[in-house]
Amino acid sequence: MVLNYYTGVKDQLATQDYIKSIATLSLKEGVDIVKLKWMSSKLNVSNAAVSDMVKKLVKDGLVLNHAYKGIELTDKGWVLGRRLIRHHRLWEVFLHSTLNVPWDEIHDEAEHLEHAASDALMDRIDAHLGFPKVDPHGNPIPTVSGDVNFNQSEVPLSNAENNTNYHVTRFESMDSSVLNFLSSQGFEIGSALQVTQRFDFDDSLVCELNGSSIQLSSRMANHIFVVESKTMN
Amino acid sequence: MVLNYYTGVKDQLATQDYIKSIATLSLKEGVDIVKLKWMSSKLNVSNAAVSDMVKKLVKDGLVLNHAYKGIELTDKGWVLGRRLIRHHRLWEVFLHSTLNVPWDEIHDEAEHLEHAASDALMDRIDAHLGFPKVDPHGNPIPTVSGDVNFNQSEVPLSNAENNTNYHVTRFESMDSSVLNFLSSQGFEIGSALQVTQRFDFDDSLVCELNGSSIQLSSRMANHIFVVESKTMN
DNA sequence: TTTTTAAATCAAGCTTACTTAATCTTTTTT
DNA sequence: AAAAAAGATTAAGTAAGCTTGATTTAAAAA
Repeated sequence: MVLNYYTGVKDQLATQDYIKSIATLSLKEGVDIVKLKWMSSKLNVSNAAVSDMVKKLVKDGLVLNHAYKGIELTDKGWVLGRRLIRHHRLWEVFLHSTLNVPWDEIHDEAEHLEHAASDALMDRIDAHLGFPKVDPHGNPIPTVSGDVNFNQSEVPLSNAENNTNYHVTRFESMDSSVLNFLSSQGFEIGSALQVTQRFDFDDSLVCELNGSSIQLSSRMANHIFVVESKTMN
Repeated sequence: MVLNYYTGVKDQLATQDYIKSIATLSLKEGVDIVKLKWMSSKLNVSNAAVSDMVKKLVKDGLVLNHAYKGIELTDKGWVLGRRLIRHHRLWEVFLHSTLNVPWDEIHDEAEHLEHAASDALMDRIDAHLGFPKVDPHGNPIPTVSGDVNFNQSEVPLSNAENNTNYHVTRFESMDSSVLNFLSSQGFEIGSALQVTQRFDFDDSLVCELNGSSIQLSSRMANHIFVVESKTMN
């Protein structure tokens, strides 16, 4: 609420949150079209509010509405969306590596900062950090020109083969309590592990990490991404 | 617009800007009671908007309204006000010393960041910076407990004695173009100078700084603060 | 002291981004 | 294929923070 504060910033902030949510959901689910229901759940507002806002975003040329089917970002929408994801993830790196903010607190703090900094400032922070490729959760940081480089060979832990060496590359959209738990179990980006057992009963699995066995639910295993280790296999 | 975004954040941001403005004006003018007109000018809104908002701030226990005379922060209002000033000035130091953002750009950038960071984060930044006492313009940074330590012996340059050694301690509430100009003339915090001439004609003065003579208007000289140098006098 | 001017307040109205409730449309289940 | 459930849309209404214009009060000038 500063800047051109009284000429539409509330509005701009809402727009930003909606666009970033669409972009995030789209990348995470691997689809172009995002359901309004996903949005209302993520943003904690009513379906009606999303439906209303979508009209505005369409008018602004940021979104396409496929009536009753879902919404899709336009090219212009993607530019904004990737910019916001970039800001968010750069702040996460900064908070973690420069200020030592605990791993599970950085997301919420970055959520606020991402709206407050100019592009120029984010570029300075980027340089200050040595142009990191991923954030502390392993998520790729879009470049200024908007490229997002996912690690092509990464797979969810749930798809990893038994008794094969992997290491962790990414923790996908987890809330702070889960991150905190994983952290306490020794999970970090780069942690080496093997899947040793799987249970058809509930699709859970057991993995070996730092010499101890840890059981993970199917859902957890779906959100931990790994790549096969080249060495020592 | 994140966090409890949809439960009153617009509101909170407006409140913050109003409270910080009252605190800043009160400190700068050296008075307890602030005119609504000053507020409307500073915030670029109508008098009616300020009058409206004052009602709300009174209801929240942050402000006292002396009808038609002006407004005054309560103790609770001062706590919030000093906190916001602290955040703002800490961001300024951070932007300047850690990220090398030019002197004349830091104010506007900090204006946005000050609303986005938690107290805990600001404390981390404070520690990271080595607990600075003043911001890059020489303004004192309130402590966590809210003390503001102005340099008691500083005087506006307009009150300095001729042909006496002083050094700059503070540049008071100047916009970026003025700061930019002063910077280009060699003015910094700590710069040594002497007043060599005064003109009754327009109350301007000439000072000697780094071997060159610079003329300053009365208004400029009122906003540059100096202390007499102990050494070499 | 009276008049003039400046500032504060009140009144009415606007926009944004929400809400709930009712109504469609699509998808899923039987 | 029909019925039920879930999701999207519309309609009506709310609160915050602004606007302009009219009115009241205080301060400054005559």
